[in-house]
Amino acid sequence: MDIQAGDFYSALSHPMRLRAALLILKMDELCVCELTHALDLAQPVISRHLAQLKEAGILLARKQGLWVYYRINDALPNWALDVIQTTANGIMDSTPYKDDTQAISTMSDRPNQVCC
Amino acid sequence: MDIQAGDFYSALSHPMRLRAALLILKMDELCVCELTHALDLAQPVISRHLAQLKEAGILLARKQGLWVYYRINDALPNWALDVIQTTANGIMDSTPYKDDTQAISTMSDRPNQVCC
DNA sequence: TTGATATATATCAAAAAGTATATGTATAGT
DNA sequence: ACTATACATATACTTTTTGATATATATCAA
Repeated sequence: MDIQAGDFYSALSHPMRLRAALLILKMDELCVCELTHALDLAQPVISRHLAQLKEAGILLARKQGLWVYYRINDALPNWALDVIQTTANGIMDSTPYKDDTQAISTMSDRPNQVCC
Repeated sequence: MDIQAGDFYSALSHPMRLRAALLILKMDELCVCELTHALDLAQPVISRHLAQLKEAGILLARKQGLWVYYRINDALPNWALDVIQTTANGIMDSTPYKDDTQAISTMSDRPNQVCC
């Protein structure tokens, strides 16, 4: 996997993209509607941010039925995976990141269960 | 030290700011004219980038005579220091970062020796 | 105090990134 | 085939960031 460090940092430089990436790392895999719910963003907005993270090589998308699931691209170079994991370890217990996790956990009708 | 993760990533999201930060990490301390030389940027441009890194809490400045020396702020939270160090370990051997180091090493008249 | 050097800041135009909104596409159920 | 849902993309508009340039400040030496 060849990613430019500049692109990597640019992709994570938007607060919502950072939150999305860290939340996806923590939950392993999330679909667009779950992220829309957790981050309280309009669907086209989150879609575009996810597209940017995917274009930077940070996320992979998997389509399943109506849903598209995003996850961290584990083919990223180790330094990049380390950076994301280290950031998560450092800040996931603080606001707003911990609330995002909470929002996912308490989301009433997640797909694979019912839908969104 | 309280830094917002978003500000941290934003500060490093510009290619020149990332190069400057990694170069400063490697060389411990560099003045503006050394960075201007190594990164081949106009002085006001590098000054502004350095000001942004300082404002984000990533760099500290120390004035000595005519020169201002910048260094990594070691009061950053550990996750942030780890992230920078991990990135450096991962990419400093590749272009353009290795060339920046080379440019500093071969710079003919660095201050503390003669001046710039 | 004059001049030279190093750095910072201000201003403005250009470029990039962001948001909101509308629309398009794909899938699944009826 | 029709409808609803999930997601992506295009468009127009606004805001932010960046780069060039000019100018200001600070330090030191003559």
